Amino acid sequence: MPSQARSGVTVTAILDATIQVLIGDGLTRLTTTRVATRAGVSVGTLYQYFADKRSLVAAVKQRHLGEIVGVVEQACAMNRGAPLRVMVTSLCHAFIDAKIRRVDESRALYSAGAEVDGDVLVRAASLRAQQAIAAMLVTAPDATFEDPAVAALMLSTATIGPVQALLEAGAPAPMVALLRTHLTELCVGYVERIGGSGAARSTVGR
Amino acid sequence: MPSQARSGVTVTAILDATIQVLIGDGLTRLTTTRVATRAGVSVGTLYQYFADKRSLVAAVKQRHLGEIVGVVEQACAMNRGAPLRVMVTSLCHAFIDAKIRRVDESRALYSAGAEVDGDVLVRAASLRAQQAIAAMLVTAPDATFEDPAVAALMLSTATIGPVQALLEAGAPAPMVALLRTHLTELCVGYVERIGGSGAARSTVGR
Amino acid sequence: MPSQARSGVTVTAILDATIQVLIGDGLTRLTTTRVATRAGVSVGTLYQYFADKRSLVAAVKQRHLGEIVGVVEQACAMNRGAPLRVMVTSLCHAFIDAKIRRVDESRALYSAGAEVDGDVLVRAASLRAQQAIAAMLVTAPDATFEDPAVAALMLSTATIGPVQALLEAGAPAPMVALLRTHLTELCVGYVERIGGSGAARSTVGR
Amino acid sequence: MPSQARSGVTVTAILDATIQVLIGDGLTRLTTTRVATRAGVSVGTLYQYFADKRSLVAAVKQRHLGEIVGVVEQACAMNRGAPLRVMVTSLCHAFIDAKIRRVDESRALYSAGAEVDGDVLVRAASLRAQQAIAAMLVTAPDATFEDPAVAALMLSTATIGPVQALLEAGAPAPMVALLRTHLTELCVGYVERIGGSGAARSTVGR
DNA sequence: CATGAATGAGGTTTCATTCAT
DNA sequence: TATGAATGAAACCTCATTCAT
Repeated sequence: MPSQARSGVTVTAILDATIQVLIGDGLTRLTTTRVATRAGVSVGTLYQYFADKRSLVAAVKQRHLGEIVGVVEQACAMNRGAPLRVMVTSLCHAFIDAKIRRVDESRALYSAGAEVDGDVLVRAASLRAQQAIAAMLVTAPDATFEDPAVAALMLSTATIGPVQALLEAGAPAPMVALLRTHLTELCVGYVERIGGSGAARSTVGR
Repeated sequence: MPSQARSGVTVTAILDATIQVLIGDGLTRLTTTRVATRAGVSVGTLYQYFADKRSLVAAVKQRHLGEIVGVVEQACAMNRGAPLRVMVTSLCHAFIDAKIRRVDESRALYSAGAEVDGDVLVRAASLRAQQAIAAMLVTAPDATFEDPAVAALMLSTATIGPVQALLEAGAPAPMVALLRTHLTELCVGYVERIGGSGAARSTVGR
Repeated sequence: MPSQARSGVTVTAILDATIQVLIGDGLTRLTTTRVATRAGVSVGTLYQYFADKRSLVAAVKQRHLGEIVGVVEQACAMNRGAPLRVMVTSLCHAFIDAKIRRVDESRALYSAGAEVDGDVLVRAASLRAQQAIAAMLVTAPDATFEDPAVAALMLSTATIGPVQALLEAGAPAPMVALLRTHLTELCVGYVERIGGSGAARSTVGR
Repeated sequence: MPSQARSGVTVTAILDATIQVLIGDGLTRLTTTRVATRAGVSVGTLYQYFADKRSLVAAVKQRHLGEIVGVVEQACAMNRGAPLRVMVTSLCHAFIDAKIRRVDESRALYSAGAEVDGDVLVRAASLRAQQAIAAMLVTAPDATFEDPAVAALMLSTATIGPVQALLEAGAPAPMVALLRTHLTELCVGYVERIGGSGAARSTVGR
């Protein structure tokens, strides 16, 4: 099986073509032939590297989620011990940046929905992100969280909606700037309320 | 289209069957015959009420979105003039309640993704919700919003992720209770930071 | 499922077309499209009556075997109590006649080999024939068989080869006549040796 | 064709692999790649020795038939001039022994049916066997055959069925012993009736 | 000579849609 | 109006065969 030696170039071409077709035609009209043609290979070659249509789309999904989660994990690692506000701000920026870098993929996969592999892949990726976020949150010098896992869950899931609504819809630059600010406000407001120190804490207590 | 006609029973049966099939088999394996069978009618009858498969799924989508948005609009209407915190709390509760009432539909349509009608329907529904929310926000006696539309956009999109992650994944009751609290914290924290009165305001300004 | 109400005409047309294609092109080049076309229906219709290609060929096989075995059973039933020689002669004639009536089917199915359903169907049919033959043999007034089952097995299997070699190869009438005589000699010689009465018996004993 | 060449080892490995695949998967699922893999060579190498899939299977068929016929010819040669009963008994034993030695091949090729090269190879082999048998029969001191060719045809074809039914179905040793006896009885009974001397002759004449 | 990735024609099967009853 | 058999375009996938290395 060449799946081992996956001739990187060919595989990448196929994955990219898959995204293009997914964006242009949607999952239902994504045919293996169309993908192969767009990738400049034959169907046979496509099937040499991917067992079937499902695993083709799953691979695209996997690659995308992996990249995003990787960025999130990196941001979390780099901000351990930082003030809460810095943590959350960095996280939001990193997430938005990563999404911007792969808007196409995002759009494509969003349109595909959970048809492929249900949510298994998404949930796994989300979990990885949540663990990284939770691990970061507990190192905040100016905050203490009763339940860091829940906080991480909220942060990771609440950011997706706004980002999708704007980025994937093709919002213009000023709008993206606004998103950046407001998403940060959203997240900072949340963590300060539930885990924040000093003034913020007292607000919650009120 | 006689879909509006008296044979409401049949139409409802078909729509419900569509959801069942969507949940059980996903959009890709949703066939008109299967839907008809599950609904207890013949394919011919199905085509009497729906022009094609696309409009069948679109109708389900429409019905679901309409219900959710209706609930949101109602909550917004009932809370005009209320304190900001009350507004947002009510909104979150109303949204979660509505989603709980139709978890199946939510799950089904989520799995279908944007395959049908792209995002047009979703975006339209979201817009309606945002308008209702914005209209409510500006009546808050204890807050002033620079850009109520953006605030409404953030509120309506940020709530979706957490709700999906927990509700549609089949979270147990205690988790749902947690969600309720944290979602409210998330939203209240946000609006108080960007439009909130007194102390909160000054925090933002700091 | 219309498999119940199997519109006899259509099904028969499809089965006959299958045989034609089997004869003309062999199992490997038997395509469902070709069969459908030859039957004057669409592929879709074919699949409405047969789950897949395999069961299509299996149905042909089944029908053919059923007819042959039916004839054999009938011949056996009609010759109970008859003299051994009459029994065997009738059996051979009945078998040859039945085969002649369906030479095409025989040829077609022979060419298909055991590719479809292995030998299961053939073995089942053969067993039915053997039981009928054994049941007949034990009623012979002029013979006693130590092991009627084995005798029946031998008779039913030994006749196939010669019949195939001549009939299915398209032997001319005189050859067929010869076959009829010699096959009878073969079978009579055998049963008289192993179960035969009087003179024949003593021959064996000698 | 270099198939005759020195690389006999490779060719043999390929032919054996073909049989294995034929037994395990049937002709329909026999792929050149699978055969090559099982043989421990690459597809390219396979195509170096066999023009195409058809000739690959044909070669297996040929080899098998050649072996069987060879054994038969040898038995016939060795029994020229022997008493009729000895001739036929030896023939039956030789045939059964040869088949037992290659049960796998037999099964494999039976399952393949006449898909490859129709019956041409089989008929040619059968003819060679018949000629050997006929040549032997005419040397019988205690019998005279009106039509030795027909006798040979009957003997060679009638033996196949029982042997297949038992041997290829995987009959246990005692059953095989029974087969040996009964097949001999079948053949002896036949030749004595149609060509046999003395008592048997007179029976026919009656 | 050997290899095995690439090719693409073609086979099986599904399913949206129609229309005669 | 309701039915569901028939249709056939089109999708997925396989595999015999080639050819550059």
